[in-house]
Amino acid sequence: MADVTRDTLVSTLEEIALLLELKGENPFKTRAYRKGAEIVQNFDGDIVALAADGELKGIKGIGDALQQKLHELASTGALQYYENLKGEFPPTLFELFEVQGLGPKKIKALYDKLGISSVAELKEACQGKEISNLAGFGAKTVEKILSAIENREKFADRFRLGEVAPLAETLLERLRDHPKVSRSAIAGSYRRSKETLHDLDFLVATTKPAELTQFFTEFPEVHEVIVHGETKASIRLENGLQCDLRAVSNAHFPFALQYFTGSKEHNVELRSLALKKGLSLNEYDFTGEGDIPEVKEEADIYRALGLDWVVPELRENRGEIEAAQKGELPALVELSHLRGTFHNHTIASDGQNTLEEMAGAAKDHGLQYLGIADHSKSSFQANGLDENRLIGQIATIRKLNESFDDFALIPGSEVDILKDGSLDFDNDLLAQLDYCVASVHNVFNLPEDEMTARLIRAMENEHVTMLGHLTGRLLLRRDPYAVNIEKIIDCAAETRTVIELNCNPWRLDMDWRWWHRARDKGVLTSINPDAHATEQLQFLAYGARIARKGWLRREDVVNTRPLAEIQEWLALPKSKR
DNA sequence: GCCGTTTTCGGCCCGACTGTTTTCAGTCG
Repeated sequence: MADVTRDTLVSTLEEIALLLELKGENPFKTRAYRKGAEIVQNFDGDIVALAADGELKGIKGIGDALQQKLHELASTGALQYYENLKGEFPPTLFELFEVQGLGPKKIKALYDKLGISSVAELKEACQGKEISNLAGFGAKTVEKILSAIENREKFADRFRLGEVAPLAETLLERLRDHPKVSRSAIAGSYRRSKETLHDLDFLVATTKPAELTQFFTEFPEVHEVIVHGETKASIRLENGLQCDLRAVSNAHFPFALQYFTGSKEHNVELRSLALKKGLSLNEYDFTGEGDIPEVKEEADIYRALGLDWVVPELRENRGEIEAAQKGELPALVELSHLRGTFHNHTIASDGQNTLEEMAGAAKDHGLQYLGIADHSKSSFQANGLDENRLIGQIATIRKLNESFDDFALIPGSEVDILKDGSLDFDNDLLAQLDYCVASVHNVFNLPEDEMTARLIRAMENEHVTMLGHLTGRLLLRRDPYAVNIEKIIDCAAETRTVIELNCNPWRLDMDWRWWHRARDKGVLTSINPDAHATEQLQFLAYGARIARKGWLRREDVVNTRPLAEIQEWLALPKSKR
C-alpha cells in the first residue's frame, strides 16, 4: 500500500475537482471537493489517521460522500472513484491548468475539438493555424497562451516570504509616495505572513484610480502587464512575481484592505456573521436595512460585527473568530520582545563571520545575548567541530564574555542527531555547554516511526535544550522528512525540550500550523535565525511573524527573557524548566 | 456535494477585466 499522507488526501480531492470541472459537472459539487481539500489541508490534528479509522464525522464541510472517499483512500491507499475519473482523460491534461488564462472550459474545448492534451501539443497548435479555427480562440488569445507557456517555463509559481519581502516594501514605498495616494498597504497572504506567496496584493486609497493603475504598470521592474483597467492592474515583475494593484476611494479602503487580506475562509465566516446582523459585507461597504455602522479603519469592521480586531497573521479561520467574539485573542509575541537568540554559526563551522562579528551584530540588533551553535563533527560537509575544537571554542567564548558589558555569547552546539537517535558528542562534553540544539542533518529517508523514535531519543537526553529545524524542510525545494509531529510535541512537553522555530526563510520550521497545539501542551519555543552571517540575524523578523501566526505569546518564547533570567533558566535541570 | 435560527430542498460570492462577443463567456482572485 502506498504511504498515504495529508498531501495525498489534499491533492486527490483537488484533482477530483479539476476532473469534475472538465466534465462540466455542477460547479457547486466541484467547489465542495475543493473546499474539502482546504479543510483537510488546514485540519488541526492527524487527519490521515482519523480518515483511516473512519472517524471524520462532524467536520464541517466534509459530508458523507467525502468522509467515505477519504476513508477509502486513507485505509486502502487508493480511491476507485478517482481512478475511474482519471481514466477518462490523459494524465498530461492537468498541466494545461498551469497555463495562465486557461480554465476548464477552454481546456475542454481544446481537448474535445483538437485532441490537445499537453502543453507541448498546445504550443505546437498555437504556432500553427489550427487553433484560430476554434470558436473563442482569436489571435490575441493565441498570443496570450504562447506568452503564458513561456512564463510557465521561465518563472516559478510561488516565492518564499523572505525572498520577496524587501522588494515588496520597496514597491509599497513607491506607491505611498505617489501624491495622489492617501493610504496604501500590501494585503493578501503577504500581510498574513504566509511562508510562501503566489503574488503580492497592493492596495491604495486615491481619488485618481486610473492614474495609479497607469503608474503601477510603468514600474521599471515590470516584465509584462497582465491586466490594466481603471481600478485594477496586474503586472509580472522581471523575477516572475505577479503583483496586483487595486485602487479604491478612501472610504472603501478599510473594506478593501479587510477583503483582500483574506484568508478566503476567514472572510466567509465574517460575511456570515454580518448576515446575522442584517448586514452584507463586501470589498467596498456594509449594505443592508437599518443602521449601517460607520467605518474609518479596518478595526471598525470587526467592531461592528462584535469582534475584537484580529491581527492579519491569525486570519486563517482556525479559531480566531470565536476567540475575537469572546475577547480571548492572545496578546501575541512581537519582534521587539526578543532579548536574544540561539542557534547561530561562525567561521568555525560553515558561517561567514567570527564570534566577535556575530556578537557585534547581535548588539546592533539590541540583543542581550547570542547563542553560538556551530555544527558538530559528523557534519563534515559543514566543517563541523570535533571535541577539541569545541572545547577550545567554549574557552574562547568565556574569555570573550569578560570583555562585554550587559551582553553575552552563550556557548552551545548544534549537535547532530545520528541515525539511531544518539548524539554526535558524549554527555561529558555536552555538560560543558550552556545549551545544545539537536538537529538531523543526514539519513532523511527513514520511515516515519523510525524518524520519530530517533528524535524522541534525542529529546530524552538531559543535555538537549532544543530541537533544531524539526522537519528539515526547505520551502519550495525539499519536502519535510517523515515525522509524527504530534508525538514530537507530546514528547517535548514531557521532557521539557524546547522546539525551535527556525526562522531562516527557507525553513520556517516547525510549521506555523502546529504551534497553537504545542503551546497548549506547554511546549516552549525559541525563535532562532540559524544565522550563518551577521546580516541573517534579520531573519528574526520572519520568525516573529510566523510565531504570531502560530498564536504564540511572549511567554511561550524563551528568548524573550532577559539575559539574567535566561541564564538562570538554562542552569535549571531540564525537568524544572 | 454540503448545509440548515430560511432545516431535507434549494441555494451555494461576485466584481473586474479581456477578448471576441453584437450582449456575453471565461478567467481570476
